[in-house]
Amino acid sequence: MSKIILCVDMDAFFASVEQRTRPYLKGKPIAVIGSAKRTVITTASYEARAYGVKTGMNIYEGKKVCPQLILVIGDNEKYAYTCMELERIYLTFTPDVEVYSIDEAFLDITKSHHLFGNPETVGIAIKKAVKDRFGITCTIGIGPNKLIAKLASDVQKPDGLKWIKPEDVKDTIKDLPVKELWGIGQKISAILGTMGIRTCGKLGQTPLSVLRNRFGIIGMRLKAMGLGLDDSPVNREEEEPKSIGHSMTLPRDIWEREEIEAYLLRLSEMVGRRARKNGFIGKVISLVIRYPDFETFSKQKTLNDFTNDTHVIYWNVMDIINSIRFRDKVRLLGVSLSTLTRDPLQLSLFKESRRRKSLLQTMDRINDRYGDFTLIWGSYKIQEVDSGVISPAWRPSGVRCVNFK
DNA sequence: TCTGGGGTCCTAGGACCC
DNA sequence: TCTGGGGTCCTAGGACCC
Repeated sequence: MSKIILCVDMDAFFASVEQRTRPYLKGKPIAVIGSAKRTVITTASYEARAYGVKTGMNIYEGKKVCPQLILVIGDNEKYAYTCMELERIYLTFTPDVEVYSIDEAFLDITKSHHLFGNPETVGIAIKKAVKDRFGITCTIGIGPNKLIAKLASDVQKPDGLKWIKPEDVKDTIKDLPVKELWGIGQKISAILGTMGIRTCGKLGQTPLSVLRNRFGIIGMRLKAMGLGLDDSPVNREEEEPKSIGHSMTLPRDIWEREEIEAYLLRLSEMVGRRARKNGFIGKVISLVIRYPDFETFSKQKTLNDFTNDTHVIYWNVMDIINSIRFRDKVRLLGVSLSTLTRDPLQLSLFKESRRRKSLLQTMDRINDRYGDFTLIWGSYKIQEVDSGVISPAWRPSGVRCVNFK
């Protein structure tokens, strides 16, 4: 029996929430941005999109295509709260809910839809519940798997509902450009183009051996996608994280060593604290650097022991940075911790280490209570505290919750 | 006064070991 | 006085996603 999967995708999520909670923005072209100096448009309202405002544009580009564009600094807590409440709505229809990102979820209603009627009535009911509760719209795609459900929601946006039944999959995707498929981006579609493969229909007909030769293991997945097949499950449980990282584009390009170090300490602290909060320790530490010309590179180091100690992270980042010869000023810095495992939470036998652990816990508690960076080390030199970043990839809770509150 | 930040997965070369 | 070969770990980078 074929599965029935729903993809619920909020329409211009951040912008819609802002328009709803600040009524004077309703019906206006707005763009949600971060609070940092060098920021980018995260979400544009549909009124703004009509002018050509797109995600990823900087403020000047946005204003250029739409001079009356209203810029709104995003509010993470509002979106995270809404996302959690949305999940509660979904859970009244099925226990099989995967919160894929802050504005997108997959629901497996194979076993539950008959309680409400057919899959379409479930979709209609969810749309109504979301609208009644938050006054925002979403688009729901229904299909036999996540790939097709996602596609259905993409083509029907905004405020849409589309059910692609198993028997209609082939015809629906036959003439669709491969780029429309979830997982085929700029590069792969360009390569496929040079091979004469432009539509999903053509992709599905292409012999597996041809795709395998060109794309390796991805080739198998491409072939399946061309046929509209996808066997990935709807994951109820959040998967164990593989890495925890933070990066920031600096307010201005810098080369001053002290400033760079101060930013790196702060990033190390953000990483360490998130790891501790969620009970993870990691073994690999990476540093990411971007130059003003956007050349970006990373350098990593594998430790002998697992850690989530801010200072251990920071010292190793210092080690890495000391091995680099800078060819220019620095635009972005990033720190991440990977090869994660659960912290066994056992107290170390070494006194020194135990003391340090309890010190870190105390500091974390104070910061949790009074806000970030209240308690800082003496060497902390960054004055302006700017954690006003917003990212659609966040989750409202768990490790991928980046809200430090 | 251009171009965010959070991730995952895959590749490919080299080190190292048996 | 002819360079086997498998496996794992480490590293850097790139494609893709929201």
